[in-house]
Amino acid sequence: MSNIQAIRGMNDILPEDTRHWRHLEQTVSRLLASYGYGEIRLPVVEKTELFKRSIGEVTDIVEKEMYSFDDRNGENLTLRPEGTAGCVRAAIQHGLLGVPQRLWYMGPMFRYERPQKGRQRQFHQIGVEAFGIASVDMDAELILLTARLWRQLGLADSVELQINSIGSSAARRAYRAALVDYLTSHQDALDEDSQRRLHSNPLRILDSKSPQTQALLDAAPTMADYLDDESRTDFSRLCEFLQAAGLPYVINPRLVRGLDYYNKTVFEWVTDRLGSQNAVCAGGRYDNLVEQLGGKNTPGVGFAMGMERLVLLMLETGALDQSGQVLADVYAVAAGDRAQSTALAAVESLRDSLPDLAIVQHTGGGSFKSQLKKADKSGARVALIWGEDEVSTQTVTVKHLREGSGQGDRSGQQTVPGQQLEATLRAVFAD
RNA sequence: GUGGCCGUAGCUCAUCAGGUAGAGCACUGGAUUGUGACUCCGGAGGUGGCGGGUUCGAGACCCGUCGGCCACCCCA
Repeated sequence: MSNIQAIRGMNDILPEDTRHWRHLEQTVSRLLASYGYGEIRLPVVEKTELFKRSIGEVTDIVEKEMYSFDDRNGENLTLRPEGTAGCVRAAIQHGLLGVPQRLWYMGPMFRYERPQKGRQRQFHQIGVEAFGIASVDMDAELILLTARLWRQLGLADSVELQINSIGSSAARRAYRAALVDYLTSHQDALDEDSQRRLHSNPLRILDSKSPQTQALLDAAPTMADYLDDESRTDFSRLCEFLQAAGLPYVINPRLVRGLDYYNKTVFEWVTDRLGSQNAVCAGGRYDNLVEQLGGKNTPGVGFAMGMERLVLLMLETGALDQSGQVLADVYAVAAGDRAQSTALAAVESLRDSLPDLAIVQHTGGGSFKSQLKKADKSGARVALIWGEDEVSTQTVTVKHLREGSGQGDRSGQQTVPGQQLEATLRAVFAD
């Protein structure tokens, strides 16, 4: 194929899908506004160093999934693989952290991975971050907010909330040692990937998909036993909050997150309807990240949701209207040169008086018949017709194209004086 | 990075022991010199992803490559 194609894993989103995306975006932004979150818009490119310092040097994302390149001045930059790092950077840089901050953002992220269902190289996330509040009621707020979002999107029955606490970094270190200890003594029973992770990232063995590894883990030490007191009480407090709010959840003691900066609360909303990519929204607390990136010690909690996955899930579960989309309410047709200029002017003034109607003016010529054909295809309820007769009598024909749009008009069309066009259309679209 | 399946018209897919392609939908013209949807008739549209090989001959077989899908890894 000699034609230039899009980069692998970077997809165009076509009009039939953008309407679904817009539905998601509008729902989310309204919801976040109602909770008092402010939108922040961040660059897509940051210094590579930012991601290395926040996500963690030895994570897969940093080791092999980043789109990095040298700028013309020799500086190494990276297309953001996630949003939190940039958000924290911006919050520090602009001095937003003196008071609690609730922020959200939306946009493309980039990871060099093999594309598959629900995963592409350029994907889109909506991220929400809350800074400056160390108590778990903040964690609860975020989780309740997401639950409300699923209800509004019609996804409440398709997702399940999993929560866990991974404790302080000291607790995690102690637990990691115990886990490595245990697994090392059973090394032969571990699958190949997990053996590798035993040295690189042992906590990730916990969510291995290998059945025998999972079986081995049944007898392994659990994170809960190693939690520091504060993490333990915070976690049970979180559970209380969720219970009080009537929000069902599952404690998944093997839930860990892939990014290094998390501590204490971690959570994930999962679904079984998207193939093997089961997480649609995930996040947790990151109380050390701000300081780690050079800011004043400031606690943080946040999450990100994958927009592709949410749209997919909504399509999958029938939560979206998939009927053919209608781009026009009214389609204007003109036969003859004189009629064309009359129609063009009339339609322009209609747009002044009826700004909420989508009026498509036929362009590109063609026979009268073919123009009407286009009118029908457009999905418009009515066609406006200007021909020789109409022009000479200063009228316009309003033709009803759909069942039930005729206001009891059996003939299917009526010719009205030009001045009455606006009123006629108002009546047609009154509902 | 690894593995499986797949790449034929704009879309969904056929065909055939290897003898250079067809349907439906969509598009378009007409039946109706100013009236859409239904119906009928006609038309356009493919160097069969790309490159190489086997063969008298390949869309069909082989190799490579690119792309797609799914899974592993990892993650939203």
